[in-house]
Amino acid sequence: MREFGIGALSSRSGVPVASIRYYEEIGILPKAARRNGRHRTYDERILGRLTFVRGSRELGFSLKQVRTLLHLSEPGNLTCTEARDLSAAQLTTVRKRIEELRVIEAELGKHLAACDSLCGCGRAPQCPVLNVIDEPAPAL
Amino acid sequence: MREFGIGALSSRSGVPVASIRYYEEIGILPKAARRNGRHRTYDERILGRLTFVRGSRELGFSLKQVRTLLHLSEPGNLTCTEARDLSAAQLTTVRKRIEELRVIEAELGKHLAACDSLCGCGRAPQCPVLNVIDEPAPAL
DNA sequence: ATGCCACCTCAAGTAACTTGAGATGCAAGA
DNA sequence: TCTTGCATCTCAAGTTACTTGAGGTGGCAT
Repeated sequence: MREFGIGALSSRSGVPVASIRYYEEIGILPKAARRNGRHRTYDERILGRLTFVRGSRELGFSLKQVRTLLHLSEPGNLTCTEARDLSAAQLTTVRKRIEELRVIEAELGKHLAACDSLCGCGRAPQCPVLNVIDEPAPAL
Repeated sequence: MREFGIGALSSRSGVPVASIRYYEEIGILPKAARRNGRHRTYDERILGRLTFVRGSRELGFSLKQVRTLLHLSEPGNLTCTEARDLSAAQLTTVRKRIEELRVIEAELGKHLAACDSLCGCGRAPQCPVLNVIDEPAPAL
């Protein structure tokens, strides 16, 4: 199997070198073999695991959740139900966050529109952006 | 003016006690006066500032940005344009984040649907949730 | 031989708080 | 009066997920 260094792994996976080392340190990735006792060496197999980690992170899973997912995906711990539940929970979280951001978006848009039409001023006391933020925040 | 303690300020503002102390420590809030040289004492005026901070944080501004906003809102530094620009930038950020989350939402939903219809298995190799995550992540 | 880049380790910094330990003030009930 | 208990205090460390920096080595190309 062809081997390669951490730089190649980084560019092939899109994960920064420092993050790869960090993942190894906290046990998300196994301890890498060393060439000459110093440089980390990898083969193709690591790529799958690292890509899985990256994909999960981009889906919004925490590293703790990723750990669970990795565990579940190992042969022997094959309870897909748990993975499904994790994903369902994640979907709920994501949807809630989207709703929150929509509220924020609307608020900001409103303030900006008000600012552009009423203000154009250079004076804070009349500036809707500053004043409206200063209201009791809506319950999220 | 009626005075009250940090607990009352916390419940009236919805900001945890520890966070209020933290804000004071990093200069977002001024050093509070002390009753008996120990207990922090506040009056109504602090409520506005703290509510402003909370509102800004809920709009997604970082504490660094909040600092700027607070500075801009003080009499004398009245350049509403800068506040407007900050808000516009923030709106852009928020919209981008919503888009990212929509992609994630769609992905997760797809995986779950596939899992429910095809899987119901108890086997990881066939589980779409685990397998599909393992694809190269889409560019966000 | 000499650059130079990729790689190494270890420590500290980042954001925005939260948590915990151990001490003290103050007010109400027995 | 004593005691119990809560609110408060300070200071330190923990959290998440990395990033940044300093100072040093390996190996290849010129």
